[in-house]
Parts: sequence; structure tokens; C-alpha cells
Amino acid sequence: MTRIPQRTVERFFRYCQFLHSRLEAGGEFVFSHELAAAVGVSPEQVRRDLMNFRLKGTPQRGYPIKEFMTELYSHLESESLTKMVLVGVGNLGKAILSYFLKRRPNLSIVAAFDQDPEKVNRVYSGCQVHHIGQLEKFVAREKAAVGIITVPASAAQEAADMLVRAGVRGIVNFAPAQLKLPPGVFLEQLDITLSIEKAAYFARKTKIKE
Amino acid sequence: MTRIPQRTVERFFRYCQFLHSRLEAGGEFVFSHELAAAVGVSPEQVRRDLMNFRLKGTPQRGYPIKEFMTELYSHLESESLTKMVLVGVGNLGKAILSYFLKRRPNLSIVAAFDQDPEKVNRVYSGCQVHHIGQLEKFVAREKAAVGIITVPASAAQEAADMLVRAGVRGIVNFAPAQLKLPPGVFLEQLDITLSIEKAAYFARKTKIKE
DNA sequence: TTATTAACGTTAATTAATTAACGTTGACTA
DNA sequence: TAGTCAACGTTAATTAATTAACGTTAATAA
Repeated sequence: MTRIPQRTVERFFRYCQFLHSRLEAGGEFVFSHELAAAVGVSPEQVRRDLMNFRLKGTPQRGYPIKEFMTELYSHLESESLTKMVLVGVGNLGKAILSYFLKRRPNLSIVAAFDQDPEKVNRVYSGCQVHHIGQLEKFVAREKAAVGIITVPASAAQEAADMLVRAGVRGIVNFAPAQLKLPPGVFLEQLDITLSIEKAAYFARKTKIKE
Repeated sequence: MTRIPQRTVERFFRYCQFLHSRLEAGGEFVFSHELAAAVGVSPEQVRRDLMNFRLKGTPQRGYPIKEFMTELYSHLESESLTKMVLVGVGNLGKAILSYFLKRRPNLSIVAAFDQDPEKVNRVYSGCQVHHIGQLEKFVAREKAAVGIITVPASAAQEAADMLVRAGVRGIVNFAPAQLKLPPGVFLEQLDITLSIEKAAYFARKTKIKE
């Protein structure tokens, strides 16, 4: 299969989000301009994106949502459950746990870890918290594929090392620290503060023009 | 001045982050390969980026950090304080408030808003929570430039409308909802769940290659 | 039946971003 | 004082991503 561009994949998750609600509302078809409006891009872009997935629509009805979703998931999601773990049960960690509560069928956070004895053995949003010392054993046994790091910057590398040793294939890092990972482990860096700073910058710049 | 590419601006905040700690540690100069390692890009990219800001370095010492920072802030940050407000004091909101505690001199979250009477008038990380009903008046009076939305998706558009009416120029939206904003208001969409889903996808894809 | 039309699907053109190439600089050394 | 070298700075080449253009399709209605 032909390679799908990064950006396209990102948009696909957003299309998907919208289609889910649409499907629930009983819709069977969707037009490119509807998808476009829903995620804030141009209809041309939508059609361009859909081409990559070989999805066909008709001028009269648009694209069949069911097929869309099936095709989409066949590309974007494994058939089996992808297990994730979360390291660091602070405010951000708790927020993420609550977001992921029964959201996607084949993707879930199966455990959380923290060093604070106060938090260990508690359950947040249906997710059990274990002591950080158990992490490696647990991840290796459960074959968790992704680790989410929400610890302070100073502890991020250590957390990453543990996750890598235990065999995760991807890491989502919320700590403002540049992680050193072996090749083959996917890294998604998500610095919230940085994003807000960026927005503040562009908000100032965006004056007259558009 | 020549226009600076989006991506470059994003990287600049990361360079800046690193340089800050470097400066504190007493460093005066920095090489492109050091910056590159610190933020995870190639040295060529760093030099390319620095070109946009007309920053000069010498082969022997690299770039002078002080000048770098000065130049950088003159572009990226206003001289006066940029005020931001946060709407929705849930776990994510609290996390953001704590991150922004005395982090940048000219950028701060001056107030938070929530509808829950339980939270109103409390103080989180040095930030006072007001009732959502006060938002418009407050934002207009204080001339806050950026609004950060951390409410549930169903309430996001309403929050955005209030912020826009009160005159913000930029919005950072964490809710998984496509906001409709008038042109001229900068929007930064930050869907955490989506990012994690994306990472899970790429983690599965990244097998042998790379 | 055929004209109309709205939206698709593809190719092409443009623009943005990254990577590579390579000449330049200036401290250091023989 | 000339050679070396590491890192800069610029231009050029490549690649990725977006936007535009336009022919195609099939339902509808004259």
C-alpha cells in the first residue's frame, strides 16, 4: 500500500471523530464539504486525503460513512487491543485518564504508575495506579505498546528508560524535556506550555491580516 | 522584516527553553549541534532557522546566547505583559495553571473561570477562579489577549463565543470540538486524545524501518 | 432524451519545509 | 606565516504538503 502522509493521518483521526457522531445520528453518507467544515480544512484537501485510502464516493451522495470507517480503522488501528500505560498521576495524568475512559474500542490505558504512596492502589477513571517500581515488570508482561509520560521534566528520561527497557514501541511525552530514545521507538512530544506560548505569539501577530 | 516560517517559530520556543537553562548554568555561547541535540533536529536545520533571525555566530564559539535571547524575545514576545485567561478548572485546567506558575516574564494566566460554585473563589497555583458569568466583563476590562479553553466539548463553543465577544485575539482549545471563530482570531487546536491516538498508530507502524 | 448540475477524483501547479552541498571564517599550530 | 579544521552561513536541490484546475459522473428535470 502506498505510504500515507503524516499530516493526512493526523487529519484522518479528526474526520473519524466527526464521522462517529454522524453515524450515531443515523447518517449514512457524508460530503467532502461537510467533513471539511467539521475539521476546518478545504473540501479539496478532504478529497485529496481520501484518495490515499482509495475511498470512493458519488457526486450525489458523497462518501459512505460505514465503509469509510471500516477502511479507516483497517489502516489506522490494529485489530487487536493496543495497550498503553501512563506514568505520573498528577493533574494532567488524571485528565488524560478521564479522557480515555471508554473512548476507543481498541485503544486503552491499562494501568497508571506513580511514586507517591498516597496514589498507589487508588483508581482514577477506572484505571488502577501501581507503584513505579512495578512498571517494567507490568509493561513487559502485558506487552503494552505505548507509554504516556506525565511526570516532571526531571524524571522524564528515567521514566522513558524504564518504558523502553520494558519494550514499548512508542512514547508520548508531556514533560518539557528532550528524551533520548533508541531508534525504532516512536516519540511524540507534546509540550502544552510551549503550544500556549506559540499561540500567544501568533495571537499578537494576527492583527489586521486574516 | 522577512516573514518567519511557522515551523521555525515553533522550534524557536524550544531553542529558547534550552538556552534558558544554559544561560543559567553560566554558558555564554552555544553551537548549532548543541541546540540540535537539545531539541532533536539536525544542526543544518538550526543554522537555517537562525538565519531567519539574522543571528550571527562564529565558527570558534558558536552563537552568543545573550544576543540570541534578546533577538528572539524581540521577535517572539511583546515588551509588555500578555494576559491570558483559562476557562474550565478541571484536571487539565489545574495542570496548565501549575505549569504557568512564574514561567515566563511577559506571559501569564491572570484569571480562571468555572461554573462550579465549589471552585469559584478558590485559588489554584496562585490563580484566582471566578464564576463564568464574570468572564466577559473581566476579559474586556483586563484586555486579556488569549483564552485557554479546557471545558468539555459541549461547552467549548459557548466559551469561545464569550471570549471573542470580550475581545481576545487568540484561543487555545483543548476540547475535541471544531470551533467557529470570526476571522482575525487565532486558533490553536490541541486535542490531547487525538495526539495519543496518533502516537499509537505510528508506534505500531514503526517496526523495522528507522 | 438530453441539458443541467453538484460533487467527485485526478493531475498539475504552487508553496512550504527540509536536507544537502559547499564556500567562508578565524583561531590554533607547526 | 601558511596550513588545518571545525563550525558557520548561504544557496541550491529535494521532498512534502497544499491549493487549484478541470474533466467525469450520475441523478434530476425539462
